[in-house]
Amino acid sequence: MPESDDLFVREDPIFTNKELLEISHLPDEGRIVGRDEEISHLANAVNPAIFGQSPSNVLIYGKTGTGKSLCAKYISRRLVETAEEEDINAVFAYVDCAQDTTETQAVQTIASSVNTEETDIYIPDKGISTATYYKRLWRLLNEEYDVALIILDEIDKLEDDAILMQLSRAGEAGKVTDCKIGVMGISNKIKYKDRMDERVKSSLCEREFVFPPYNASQLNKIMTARSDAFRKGVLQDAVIPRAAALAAREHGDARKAIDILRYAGEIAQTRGTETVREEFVVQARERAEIDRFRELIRGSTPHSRYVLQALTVLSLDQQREDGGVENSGFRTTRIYDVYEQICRQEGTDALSLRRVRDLLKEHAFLDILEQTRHSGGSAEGSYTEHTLLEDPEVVKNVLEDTVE
DNA sequence: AGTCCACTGGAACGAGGGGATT
DNA sequence: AATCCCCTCGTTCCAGTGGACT
Repeated sequence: MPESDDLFVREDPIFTNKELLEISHLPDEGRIVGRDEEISHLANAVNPAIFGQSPSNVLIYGKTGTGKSLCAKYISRRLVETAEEEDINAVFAYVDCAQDTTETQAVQTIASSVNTEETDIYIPDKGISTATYYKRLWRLLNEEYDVALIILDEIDKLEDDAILMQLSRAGEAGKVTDCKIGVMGISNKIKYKDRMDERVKSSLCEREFVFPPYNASQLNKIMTARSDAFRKGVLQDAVIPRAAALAAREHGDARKAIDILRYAGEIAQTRGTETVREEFVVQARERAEIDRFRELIRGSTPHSRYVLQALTVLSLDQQREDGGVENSGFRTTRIYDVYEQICRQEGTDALSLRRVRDLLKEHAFLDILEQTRHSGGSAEGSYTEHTLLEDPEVVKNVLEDTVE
C-alpha cells in the first residue's frame, strides 16, 4: 500500500460547503443582497394573509437571475412562519410552470404540495381529470388552511389562462369558502401581461413589481456572501470582482455569476491547483455557457436535434464564406432541405414541414434561435427566417457529443 | 385598391402510452 | 375488465398574411 494513494481525495482542498453554490440553495435572511426594497414591497402586498385575510395577487417581472423566485419563496416562507404565530394556518405552493405547462399538471402540483400525510385525500400523479384535481384541491384548502399562497414561476410558459381563471374565481364561485387564496405570478417577459385574458388580468395584477438586473457591486456582494463555500484563502482576491464584472456585462444574472464561481472552483480542483486563479474565471464562463446549452437540449428528441443541426450547418457554412460578417437568418424551407438531407444520412424518415416548423418554434422559445417574419413582396410571399443565437461551434460540439 | 405568392399557423384528428376508477 | 382521463408526437387540410408591385 503506497503512502500517497491519491486516487481519492479525503478532504476537498477547494470547497468546504459547495451546497452554497447550488442554484436551488435558498440563502438565509441577510444573504439576499440588494433586494431590500423589493422584499418589503412584496411583504407589504401579502401582509393581510397573516391575519387570515386575502393577500394581494402580485405579478413579478424581471430577467432571469434577478432574484424573483428567491424573494417570492423567501417571503412565502416567512409569511407562513409569521402567520403561525398568529394562529393562522397558512401554506404556500410553488409551481415551476416551465415544468408543469398544462392546467392539469399545475393543479396537480399545487394539490400535492399542499397535501400532507394527515389528510385522507389522495392526489395521484396522473390518471384523473382536471376537474377532479380541482375538487380535491378545494377540499384540501377548505378543510386544512386559512390562507394559501400560490407561486407560479415562469408563468408565461403556461399553455393557457385556465388555471389562473380558476384560482381567481375560486372564492367568488363559492368553491373555496374557508380559505383565502393569493397568487404570485413570476415572469421574465414583460409583454406577458398583454396576452392575458382581461378578466384574469384585472384580478391577478393587483400589484406589479419589476426586479432590475443586479449591477457589478451587487453581484460582488452576492458572491462574497457565498464565498464560504470555499476553503479559507483559496479564492484569489481578483476572482470575485472579475466574475462579477463578467456577469454584470451579461444582463446581471446572479445565477450565471454563481455558476461561474462554482466552475472556477471545479477547474481548480481538476487542475489540482491550490488556489482559484483569476484566469480560471474566463474558462469557467465558457464552461457554464456550454453546460447551460447542454441542459437546454437535453431530453429533446432526435428530430428536434436534426433540425437544430441543420441550422447549425447552414450557420457554419455562412461563417466560412464571409468570415462571420453576415448574420442573416435562414428560411424555414432552406432549413427543411438540409434537415431532409440529415435524415437521409441518419436513415430515418423526415417529419412533415409543419412539424418542423413547430420544432423550430420550440427552439425559439428556449432562446436558442430567433425568428423574424419577412415578406418578399410581389410573387415572393411571406416567410420566417431563423437565426442561431448560440455560437454555432458550441452547438455543434454539444450536438456531437450528446449522441449517446 | 387590388393582386400575388410562398409560407404560416390554427384546427381537427388519431395512434400510442400511462394511470385511476368502478 | 371496462371505462375514463390526460399527454406527446405526429399528420393533413386550409384559410390567412404581408408588402412589393401593378
